[in-house]
Amino acid sequence: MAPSKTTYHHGDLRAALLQEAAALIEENGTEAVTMRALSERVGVSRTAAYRHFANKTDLLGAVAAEGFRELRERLHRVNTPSAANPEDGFVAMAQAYVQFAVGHPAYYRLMYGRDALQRDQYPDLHAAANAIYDELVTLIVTYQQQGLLKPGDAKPLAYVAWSLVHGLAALIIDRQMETPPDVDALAQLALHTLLQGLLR
Amino acid sequence: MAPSKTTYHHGDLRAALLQEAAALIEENGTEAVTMRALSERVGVSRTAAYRHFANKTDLLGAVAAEGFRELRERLHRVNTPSAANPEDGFVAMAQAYVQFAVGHPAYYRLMYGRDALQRDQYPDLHAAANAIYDELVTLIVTYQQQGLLKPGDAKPLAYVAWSLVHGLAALIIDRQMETPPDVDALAQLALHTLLQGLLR
DNA sequence: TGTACATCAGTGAACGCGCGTTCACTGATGTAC
DNA sequence: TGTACATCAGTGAACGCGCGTTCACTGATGTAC
Repeated sequence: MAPSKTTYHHGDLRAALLQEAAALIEENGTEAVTMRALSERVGVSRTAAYRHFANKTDLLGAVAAEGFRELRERLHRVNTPSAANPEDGFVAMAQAYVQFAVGHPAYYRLMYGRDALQRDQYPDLHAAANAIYDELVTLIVTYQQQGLLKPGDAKPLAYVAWSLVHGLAALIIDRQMETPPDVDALAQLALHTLLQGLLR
Repeated sequence: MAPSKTTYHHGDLRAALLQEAAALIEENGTEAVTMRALSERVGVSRTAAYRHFANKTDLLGAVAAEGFRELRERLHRVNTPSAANPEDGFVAMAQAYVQFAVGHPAYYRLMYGRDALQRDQYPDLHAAANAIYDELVTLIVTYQQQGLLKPGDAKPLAYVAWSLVHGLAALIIDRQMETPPDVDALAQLALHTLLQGLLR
């Protein structure tokens, strides 16, 4: 049981704020997150959040970092290089990636919406975002070591792969594509096409 | 000479608003566009803009549409399929695309930042965005007809290619990539890799 | 075990600001005769 | 060519709202003795 409701001290207000902010974002978009709406939702005074975050920007930065960690976890879970068919490994990652974005569009937009200067001021956010990239590099390097992928610098290739899945996710989310596509099939086609150039 | 300064009627206030809004976006980002700042910049009263746009959302929608038209024009200019080396055609398009985004990051973000429901209410914006996609389809179909590209449905392939360049542009703009990359080289690598799967 | 007290997490009233938009208006323009 | 008038593109004052954030405060908690 949460001891919170009756007690004066919340217990873990910080975590509650992050969680409800994420919920608010998914329900009504990031612009629906106001300190007032958020605190009301958590059941706390307007100013309580300032005990845990210097300001709203910091709070949203923490939410975004949380999102990157969640996404990375999902990628990591399917990051099981299969010697039998290397394409499967990439496709699984791509599908997990795009599914996350499609499942949490506003959240995904928030994660990628903060720009450079801000990011530099938030090392935690920066690290969380970078972990996504690392996950891709790892996959590529593994396949290269197994001789299933052309040798060479994995980093630029990881950027290319990342660009492809991010672009796919972004276009789908923002409905730039005419017909609601079969997300998994499109991810598979994209990776299949790309991998023709990567396979040994 | 512009007869504007001295006359009461502006001449072409609508065009001036769009132009200055774009300038404001590029200088300070979209959130710097307020009806007040914009009208002051154009040298007109706060409310004059409402003669030409129902509200701020409409105005920004028109700016975004203008951006898509400009981007499409640039793509069209380099859309000259070369039978000698089909890869060149794709690379040229990709580079033009990414250069536009890198050259006008805030503007590019605005163009892709509006989401679905809004887009449905703005057929002009929708059409302008779709023209980008059409440009890609055209290139693919041309190469297919020349027998330089595998035959097949060009539409999904166009989505894949679009995803790749859009993802590349977005990651670069939002500085998700560690080192400021050589944009043209990265675009070339990306397309080269992708095309291994597309070439006959 | 009981008390004193420093620390910490919350409260709630209020401030000031910038914004989009409205309203009744007025000056300029173009057209009909 | 000259005048009357409808129409259109601007003005400027004002409204109301929601927001992030501040401030002085108070209640709860944990620790030292």
